[in-house]
Amino acid sequence: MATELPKAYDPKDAQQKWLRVWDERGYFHSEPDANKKPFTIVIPPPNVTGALHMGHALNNTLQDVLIRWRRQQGFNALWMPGTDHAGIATQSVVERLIFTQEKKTRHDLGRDELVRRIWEWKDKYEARILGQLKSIGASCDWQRTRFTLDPVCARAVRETFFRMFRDGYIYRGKRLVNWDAQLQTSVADDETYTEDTKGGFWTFKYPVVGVPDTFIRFSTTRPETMLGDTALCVHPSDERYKALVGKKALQPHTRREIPIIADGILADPELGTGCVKVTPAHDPNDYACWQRNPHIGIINILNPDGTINAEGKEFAGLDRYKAREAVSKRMEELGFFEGKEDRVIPLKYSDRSKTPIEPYLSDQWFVAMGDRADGKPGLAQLAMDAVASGRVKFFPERYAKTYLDWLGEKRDWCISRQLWWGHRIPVWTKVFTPVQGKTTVTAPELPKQYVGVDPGSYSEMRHEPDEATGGVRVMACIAPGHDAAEAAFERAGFTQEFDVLDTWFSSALWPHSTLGWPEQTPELGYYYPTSVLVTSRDIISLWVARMVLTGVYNVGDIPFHSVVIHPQLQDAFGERMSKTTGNGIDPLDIVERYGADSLRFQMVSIAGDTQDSRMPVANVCPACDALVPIKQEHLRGRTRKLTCPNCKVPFRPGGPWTSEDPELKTAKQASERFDMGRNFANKLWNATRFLLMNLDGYTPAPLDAAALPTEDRWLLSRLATTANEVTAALEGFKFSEVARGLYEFVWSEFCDWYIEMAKGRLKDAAARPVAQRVLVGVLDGILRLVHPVMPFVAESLWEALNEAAPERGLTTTARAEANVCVAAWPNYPAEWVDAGVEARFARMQELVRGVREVRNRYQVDDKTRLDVSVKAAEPIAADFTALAAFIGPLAGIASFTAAPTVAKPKQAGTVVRPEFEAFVHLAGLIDPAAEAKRTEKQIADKRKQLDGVKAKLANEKFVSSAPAEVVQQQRELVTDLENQIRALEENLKDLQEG
RNA sequence: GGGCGUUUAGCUCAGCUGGCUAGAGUACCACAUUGACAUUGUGGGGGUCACUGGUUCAAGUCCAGUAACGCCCA
Repeated sequence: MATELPKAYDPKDAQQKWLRVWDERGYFHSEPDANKKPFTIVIPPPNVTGALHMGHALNNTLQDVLIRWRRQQGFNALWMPGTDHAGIATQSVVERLIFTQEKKTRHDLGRDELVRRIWEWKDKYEARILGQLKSIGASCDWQRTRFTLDPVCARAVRETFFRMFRDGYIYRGKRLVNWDAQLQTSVADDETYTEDTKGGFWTFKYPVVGVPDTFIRFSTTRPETMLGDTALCVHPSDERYKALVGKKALQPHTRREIPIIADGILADPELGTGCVKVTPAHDPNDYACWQRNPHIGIINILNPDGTINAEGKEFAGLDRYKAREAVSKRMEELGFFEGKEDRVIPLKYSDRSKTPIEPYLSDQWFVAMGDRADGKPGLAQLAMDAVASGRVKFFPERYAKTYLDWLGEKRDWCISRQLWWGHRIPVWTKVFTPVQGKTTVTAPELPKQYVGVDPGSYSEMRHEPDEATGGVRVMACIAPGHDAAEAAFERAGFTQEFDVLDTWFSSALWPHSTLGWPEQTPELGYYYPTSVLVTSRDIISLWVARMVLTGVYNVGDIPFHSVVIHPQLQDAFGERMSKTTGNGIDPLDIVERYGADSLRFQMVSIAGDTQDSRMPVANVCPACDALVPIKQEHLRGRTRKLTCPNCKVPFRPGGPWTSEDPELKTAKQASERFDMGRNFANKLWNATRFLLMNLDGYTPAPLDAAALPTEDRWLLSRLATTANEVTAALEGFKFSEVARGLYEFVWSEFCDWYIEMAKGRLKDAAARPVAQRVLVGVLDGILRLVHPVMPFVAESLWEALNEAAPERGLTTTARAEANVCVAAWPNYPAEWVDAGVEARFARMQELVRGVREVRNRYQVDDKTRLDVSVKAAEPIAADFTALAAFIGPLAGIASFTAAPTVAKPKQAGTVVRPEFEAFVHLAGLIDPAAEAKRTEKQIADKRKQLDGVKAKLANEKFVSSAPAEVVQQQRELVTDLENQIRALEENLKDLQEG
């Protein structure tokens, strides 16, 4: 006899054991193999800024479910893992840490030292992240782990940049960017947030030049930008200003004369004075206005650190906020100040430094996305075609629109970041200033002979006028692997760009860079295009679109066939989960408290096709382990102390704390939602435990499905249906249906009914062998089906089953695979699905439930056996009689009879159903008055329903237009209801007489 | 401002191409503890399917509008 399983499933042991075994046996490693079909997923590389949160747990669980399922189906499954360097996010985290610990800035440390420190950070968090992934069971091919800054990825980045530069897709230009004056870098739109902030709304006037005593009034929230005004703007149809358009106004601080222009897009005659100042270098709308009216000019007034530059004349050197006061004060002194009101203004902040963003004109590098005149394809169009043609499919489909809408704007992609952590832009530059006697430097003077290296190692040189010196800026991009060329250029006085590339530039290459591109590796040939990408909708434009674009551009093929967009996790208040809000849960806390299987089950259950999924979060009292629900006022560190309602001990709720509290323990976080998965794993565990305790004498033998008794055929029908449904759900990425289907079958059908029925058969020597074989064969199938979602518990039970019944099967038997992790995915015969058997079984369930209901209603002890007689038409009565051996124990029945001519006993609880009438003999137990009242209510309900159905059938239109089977169904319902009402009325009469 | 989505039991969600007497889990109530499982079993109560119109023999489901909420883009 097999060793008995412990009473409860212990996830910790299972997790430790199977992680080791899977690794030792190399199940997750994949090599190209022409004899097998590949199934490939590249992980959305988590960034090394911090540990993984629940959103990652969701994302990675879904990928693992797909990978494990396909691996079982016999695909050569590769899940490529790795992490992302996340330029600005990681650098700012490390910079902040260094500043708090050592009071040093990056400038104190220098570029090399800062980068070294960030690598240290990366090593630490990469290890932590990979550890987290492993602990939730992610079956990645760990030997292939990549990092977006490692040499393989770096090579791909350089190669891509080189090609795009060479082909003229990459250019350098001035743009208005979101400037973070604290970090002194531009930040992307998605790295900013907007917050309502107290500010002012000033009104000033400028004198109109050449028209005495005439002024033009305007308002602003940022008076300091007046220093950079290059125009005043009114609406062309605004009568008040018609006479002034074309004239000039005086900018008093700088004594510049600026034009008064008409622009219907910028100025709104209904708003304020109808006139606006135009500061193209410091406001996006004004910038757009300048592009429409380039003659007004553009003046930058800020230094990179947020102080006013020389354009601000006497205000130069002042911080922008000091300048705001000084500039306003001067206007007041000049008599040009008209008033100020306090106002709350939506202000853009940098997510990294939490300081206000300045729109700022600076030199940046761009990838051109638009269509081209030279016949080369526009990059945005390449990516749009891939989806529009259906080569790349989105699940759910609607997200294709998000993708296409965004790409359709074809906006150029700003790829430079003023950071030290990242891929440095591989462009070498030298500014040639005019030599004496000459005022310009021209292209032919660019000395290629300066650089005595292979001409193929660098791009054609570009030259652009250099504003600052009046000379020429010469630029060349050097291809990867040409250190000699780099050295030669540097000897010739060229320097490499200091900026680094946007992180998304390297993650855009992920599906092919991780496979070794630009080398034509066997991996690239075999695994590319990959099969599925699983991600969330917030990075469809930032990441998905760019992967498609670079994949088609670099490799000439799409990066993946399917894009699965899963929901985003929110807390109970509809807020997105995050560490900084304090409503995020650490997946490791869940693994520890509920087990990885539970975590995974819940993540799969949540993943339907809606956009968001709410998960109420609770604090775990550190003293008594009670769950204390999080309230909104606990978020964002607003509550420092909570008292546990259970044990009255105070604690600090989980949140974005940066250090320990000396007096209060900080709560971990959890959610009751995970109970379901934990209970489910335990249920499966105990079902197996029961089975193993009853396997004495088990002998494997093939079963003849058609010859099996009803209960077995019912189970096989349900098993085959479940397997079909689960497989179809996985194929369509309908994860929540996978979870529901498995749960329903295992718990409500296999455990609640089949195992209960098997208990009697296992005691009957004649019936025992077949019951054992069916139990073993079905459990085998269940474990295979459950494995992708709950691999640890499945593997543990598989091992136990292998020990007790190594050879097993349903229609054929064979020795089972060593691990369920590599066990074949089930595919049962279609003819097992048997609607007739399921209907008969459902009728029996109805009878059993009816008897139980009567028992409960009269609170008859479970141990008390009841006598039950059933009145039903012949075939049905015979069916019940055949199943009597099960009905008895299931419903706690002493004597059971079923026949068309059953007499109604006095004092019985009755169960009236369309196809039968059951009498539960309760002489002395029932309360006739109460039973009569209940029966009256039932009669009333049925009559009401009957009236409804009759009315429907009386409607000529219904009978003529509804499908025949619907009409027929309603007619049968009338008969059923009438029969039931008649039966109930007879019962009522008896009760009243009794 | 544009787009996408959500609104069904106290809570979290199913309900697919209209045919229900609207489901599950959880919470709640009652009963049950020596043979798989209290991480359990059995049964029960609980819903004007956000609102207003429309299409249809028939609307939770389709259409239009309104409201609230969430996300993305500007």
